[in-house]
Amino acid sequence: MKSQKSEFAQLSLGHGDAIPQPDEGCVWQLESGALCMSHVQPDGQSSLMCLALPGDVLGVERLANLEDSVEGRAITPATLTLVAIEKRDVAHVLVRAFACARQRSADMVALRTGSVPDRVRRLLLLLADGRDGRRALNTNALPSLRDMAFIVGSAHETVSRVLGRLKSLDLLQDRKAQCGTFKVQDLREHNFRPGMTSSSMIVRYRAALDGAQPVFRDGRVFSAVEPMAKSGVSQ
Amino acid sequence: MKSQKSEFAQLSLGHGDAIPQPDEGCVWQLESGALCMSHVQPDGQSSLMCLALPGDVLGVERLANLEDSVEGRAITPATLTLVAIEKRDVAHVLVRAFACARQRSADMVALRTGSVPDRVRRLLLLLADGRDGRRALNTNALPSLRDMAFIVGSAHETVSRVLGRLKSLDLLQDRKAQCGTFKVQDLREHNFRPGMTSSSMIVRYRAALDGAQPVFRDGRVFSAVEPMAKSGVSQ
DNA sequence: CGCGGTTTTGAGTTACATCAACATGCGTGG
DNA sequence: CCACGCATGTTGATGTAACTCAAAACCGCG
Repeated sequence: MKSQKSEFAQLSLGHGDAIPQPDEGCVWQLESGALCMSHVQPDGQSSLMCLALPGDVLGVERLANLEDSVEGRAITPATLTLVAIEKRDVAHVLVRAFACARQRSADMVALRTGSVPDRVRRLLLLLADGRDGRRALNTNALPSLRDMAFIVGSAHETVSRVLGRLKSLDLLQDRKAQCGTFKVQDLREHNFRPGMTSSSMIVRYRAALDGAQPVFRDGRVFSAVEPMAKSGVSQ
Repeated sequence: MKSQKSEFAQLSLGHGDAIPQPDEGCVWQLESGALCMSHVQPDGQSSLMCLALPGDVLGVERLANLEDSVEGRAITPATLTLVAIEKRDVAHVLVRAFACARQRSADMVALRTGSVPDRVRRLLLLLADGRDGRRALNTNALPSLRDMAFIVGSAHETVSRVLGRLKSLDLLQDRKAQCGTFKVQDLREHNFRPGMTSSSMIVRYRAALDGAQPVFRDGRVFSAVEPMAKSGVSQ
């Protein structure tokens, strides 16, 4: 959009940092990283609303004179720039914010749809894709397991198991505390099989019953992925 | 808002009807009922985005020159009025639509959070509450089980069991095909117990193991509700 | 080193999906 | 009028994905 920057005010957020109110007549533009946006109810309860991804405009409430209280927390290291909005451009920014809100709403629903492995996959792809060539994960930073679990609405142990499976499938590399790089294209194309989320003992036990082949525990024969199957955001 | 109605164009939608594009320079205002709004991707896939509830403004895309394609389907009988927007009021409407989109986004996340009984409860309350004194369920119309299941992301059989339990608890009366009235206040205050979603046989079986009391099957002794417990939208 | 936070892994349990059968109501057409 | 689909809702039986609880490994950090 053609909103010009007044001063190149930059802001860096670390894991878990909250985003401050922008200056009067300004908005934030997210350059990299990802935030969790929550709606704070009048009674103090805050409920998850959506994610914010690179390219999104944040802090429009003040500009629009909404007393709506929204709070944002970084789930990966993030950088923002402060953008001053001319009076006559406010409408433009609003339109953009509106379109963004809708998109993010659909994103959230997709992140709460289907099996947990699918949801985690969608989250990772969402973080990796970005728009305008900007990606949330251009470094190898990932959200914490708890944050991811919170977003997709599951238990963090389950997310751990999913990532573990991804790692054993070599779709995810260099897994560390809040880091890891994964192969975007492979992740997008592969289809998940059920059974990724239980304790591995159970998987092996079942396999034994079936007289099947999965070794697993380092042998990584058990495949959580099958070459061709239906999947996707369909519901 | 101070947008004045040009002609009192009214529109009634039945179960499943799609909302048409508003006239040029106009928007729809939802007066009663509820719709499901979906985002249609360029590749033809349509994914659930949010609900539309009474008071919401619909069809802002054209006004804002967004080529964003959004489609709405009525999940209960709904009535809309066509509202003409003056050029100078466009910004106002946008602000309102933006705030609404955020709220609905948070709603959707809440509808995908927690146990299925909780989610169904939230859905019913959302439909019953409305804003500005307008409620989606002022008649006794309810969405179909399939629509409710789609919204909360579960199987329609499960929703059926939940409603059955609500009925047996006398929180829901006059259950028929797409109808039913329920006691809003009671529903809001009561807390659900787990175990509402399985076949009743299992419930009775478990109860028998525990040497407990539930008769259930007409005796309605088994209580899916306990007087005091934590619950709510917390996560 | 000990200490909080994150992640991993295991074992057991359960809420829910799935599959299947059946009931009910509504419209259409013979 | 009944027969017939077709959509909606109900109910049962069963399997399993994912949760819970618990314990341990790992990792920076003061």
